[in-house]
Amino acid sequence: MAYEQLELRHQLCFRLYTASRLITQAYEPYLKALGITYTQYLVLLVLWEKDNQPVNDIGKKLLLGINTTSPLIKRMEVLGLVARHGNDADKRQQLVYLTPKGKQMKEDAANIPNCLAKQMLKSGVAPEEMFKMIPLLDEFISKMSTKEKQDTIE
Amino acid sequence: MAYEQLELRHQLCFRLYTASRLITQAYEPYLKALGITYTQYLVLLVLWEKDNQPVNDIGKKLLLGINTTSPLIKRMEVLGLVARHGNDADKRQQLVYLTPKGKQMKEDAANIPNCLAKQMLKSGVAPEEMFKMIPLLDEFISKMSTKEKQDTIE
DNA sequence: TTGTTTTATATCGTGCGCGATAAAAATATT
DNA sequence: AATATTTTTATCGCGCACGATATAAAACAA
Repeated sequence: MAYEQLELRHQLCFRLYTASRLITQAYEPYLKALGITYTQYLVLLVLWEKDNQPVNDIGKKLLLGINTTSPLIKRMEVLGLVARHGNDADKRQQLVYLTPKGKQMKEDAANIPNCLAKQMLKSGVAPEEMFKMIPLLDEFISKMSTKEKQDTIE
Repeated sequence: MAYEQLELRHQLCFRLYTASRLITQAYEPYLKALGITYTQYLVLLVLWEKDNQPVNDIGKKLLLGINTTSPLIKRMEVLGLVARHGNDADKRQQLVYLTPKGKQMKEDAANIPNCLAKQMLKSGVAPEEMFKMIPLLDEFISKMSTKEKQDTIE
């Protein structure tokens, strides 16, 4: 058969896409209990580490554009998890900070990583195999996330 | 610091999510030239391997639900890439098949995997490192994609 | 200072993913 | 045969991701 390179089983991209969706789905029940989505959970992770950040700083840490981050934060404002205020030092910026509800949720979320680990074990996933993926993914992400996009298609 | 498990740098999930988005973004310029999206490309990969399949068979191979697959195929019908017809043997099914345009696109797409490989090389990604990910991802996907979802949250 | 460029934010439109729901056809059960 | 269950498809609503576009503020240049 010709075009072997086009077979699904040869696609790294499809594997990453599928693995990403599967693990996000695994988080879903735990996040649903908190009333948040996976992406909102990521924003909370960032803010729990450092409160009061500009919208775009949060986006950059998640490798998301402002066009994703801005409406995302807005939905989280409606949920009462965060709020924002202007920055006098730079009037373009909106500083996002956690509300008491957003801070409280950290304690409710503290067990989620452990729950996920347990669930993966239960599904038969060996943790040491998953740990092997981490440096490979980090290498890939670091190399692929350089800002300059190719402008030539060869 | 408490809650160390909640730090972004400890999250496998975030890495998979980011890596998936980055590689999909890398495909984008090549797919844009063909006028299709990444998910539509996946459907074409499936149909190029085996034409004339029920909607859900395509979805199952991509681990996508019928609620994703059905409108996806519909958009591809509008683009003139596929068409569908009822199955007399099972009147519930809609068999999806490639139009001449959809078949032709296989030749146009044949070079995409090679382009991606080149681009990753150019970005400094070592292919042998990426190959190491494949069995790990396959193991993860196979274990995590069992249909029965947990109904208990511990 | 004035003009240009860059940066930070926001909005709009489109295409996913997926939970929820519905309807029709096939299959299994009684 | 009649009923119940499962399977296949479809639709709706919502929240992303992201390209394109717009605006205001800051930084830079002439």
